[in-house]
Amino acid sequence: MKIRTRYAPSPTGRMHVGNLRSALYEFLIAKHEGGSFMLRIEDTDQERYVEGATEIIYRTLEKAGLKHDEGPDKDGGYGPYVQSERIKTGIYMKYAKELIEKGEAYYCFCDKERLASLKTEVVEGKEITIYDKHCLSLSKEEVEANLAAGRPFVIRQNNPSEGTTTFHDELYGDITVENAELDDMILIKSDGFPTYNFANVVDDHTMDITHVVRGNEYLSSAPKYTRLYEAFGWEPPKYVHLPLVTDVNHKKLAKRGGSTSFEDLLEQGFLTEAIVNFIALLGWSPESNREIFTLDELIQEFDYHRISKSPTVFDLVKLRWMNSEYIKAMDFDAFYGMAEPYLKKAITKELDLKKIAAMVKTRIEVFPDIVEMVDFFEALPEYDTAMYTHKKMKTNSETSLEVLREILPLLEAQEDYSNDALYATLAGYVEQKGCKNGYVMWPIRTAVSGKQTTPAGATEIMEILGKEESLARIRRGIELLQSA
RNA sequence: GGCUCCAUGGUCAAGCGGUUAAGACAUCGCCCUUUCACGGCGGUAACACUGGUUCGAUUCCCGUUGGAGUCACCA
Repeated sequence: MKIRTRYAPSPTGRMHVGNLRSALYEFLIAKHEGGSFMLRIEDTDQERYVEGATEIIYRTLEKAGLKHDEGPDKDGGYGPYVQSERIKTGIYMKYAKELIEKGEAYYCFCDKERLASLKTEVVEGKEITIYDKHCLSLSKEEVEANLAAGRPFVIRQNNPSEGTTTFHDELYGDITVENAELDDMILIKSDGFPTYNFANVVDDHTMDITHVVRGNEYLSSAPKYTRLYEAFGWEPPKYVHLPLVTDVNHKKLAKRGGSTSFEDLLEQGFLTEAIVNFIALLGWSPESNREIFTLDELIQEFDYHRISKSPTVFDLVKLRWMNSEYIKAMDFDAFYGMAEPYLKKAITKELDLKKIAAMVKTRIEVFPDIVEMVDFFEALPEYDTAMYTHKKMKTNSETSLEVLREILPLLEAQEDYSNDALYATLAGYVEQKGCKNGYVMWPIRTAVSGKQTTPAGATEIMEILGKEESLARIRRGIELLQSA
């Protein structure tokens, strides 16, 4: 049978990398086998709905290259694909009533106060409630009367209090729990909407989803879903619970706080290809040692049996490295297109930005790095003369002053300020002086940049700066060294 | 706290009874070099702890410890 997977987000904001990874794995599992990948919007919680969040989902999936075969915008015969629209078809209520008929569910009229009285206070301020099946004992007549009186109700799953329930996960194997541990969770809320727990099962089944792929925070509720499948007499799908993605403190990535949504990363200057590549490796590894993959290559390679079980720390440092790899591999024009805004942010003077871009291309990890790297072209920063001292170059304030003084007339006389010509001049000086290259290059580069590190050598910098500015900066260097 | 899951270097992670326990990021050192960077080379660094099973456990089983998740009319 053809594999069908689905990504079923709720429109509550930006997609963090954990969600995106779920979507990616769902996509890859389907595509690896030539199956289809579906998008379903889970908006049964009207209170949490965030305006524009659905658009973010579309935009993110599209940017990441995760094209869905079916979805709200692409009917594949299993629609509607938005739960709030599915509600209108009456499907959830119909199935809930079927369960009531079977004795697998029941009406519950308990109000908030009674529920609150069931709460048991436990550590960390967490309140735990186990419903006591109070309304299960209501007679058919009592239920009818309550319904007729218009009393608000919910529909609850009726779980057995004895025995065990076992389900199979493709990665975690068989997991068994005591039925007594299973709370009678709410299937239909008092507003008539289904809960996620119920809608999910009904939708996955009626939409012929073959592989339910989701984060393992759902592992503990999976037995209840299994009970639902059993109650309906439906064949459960294959489950693939994904290891958790955590922050550096090993805590589950929060939707709020932290800046690990896909869009945040984009804003921080990461490339979509690098992000996708990186999150593919968050909990999965290929057979080979390769790490750089295009999406198509991932489809080829992705075997979900190689997904690991232990949680994964989202390591921004390694993402930065991977991003730098992608930047280095970028076509120059494409790179320039993305780099230009940052170059212009740092430089307003008429300088050769393309040349500067080329310098910076192999040295940045994310685009915003550019600003700090090239701002010295715009204006010579304040700097400490201590920078002229470098033990490996065998330079210090005195030697630098001497070199700059001696080199100044040569540069003043020089007409050709191309990198090669400048280098030839300096090399000639070095030879005549009988010293190491760095002995003269270090002070010049320092004088001309005022920086400890630069994206290029002294002569390249002078070529871009031009004669006038280069000389001014060297004179300034001499001035500083003299007064020091 | 109950339940569930997880456990190889700082991080990701290979390994699926016998290995000098890969590789990547980070870190450190060296080389190269028109500084730094890039690049090249190399180093430091791990099987959480007990018992078992076995001729032999990182690998299988039990327990301990540690970590995480979950316990809503949220998804």
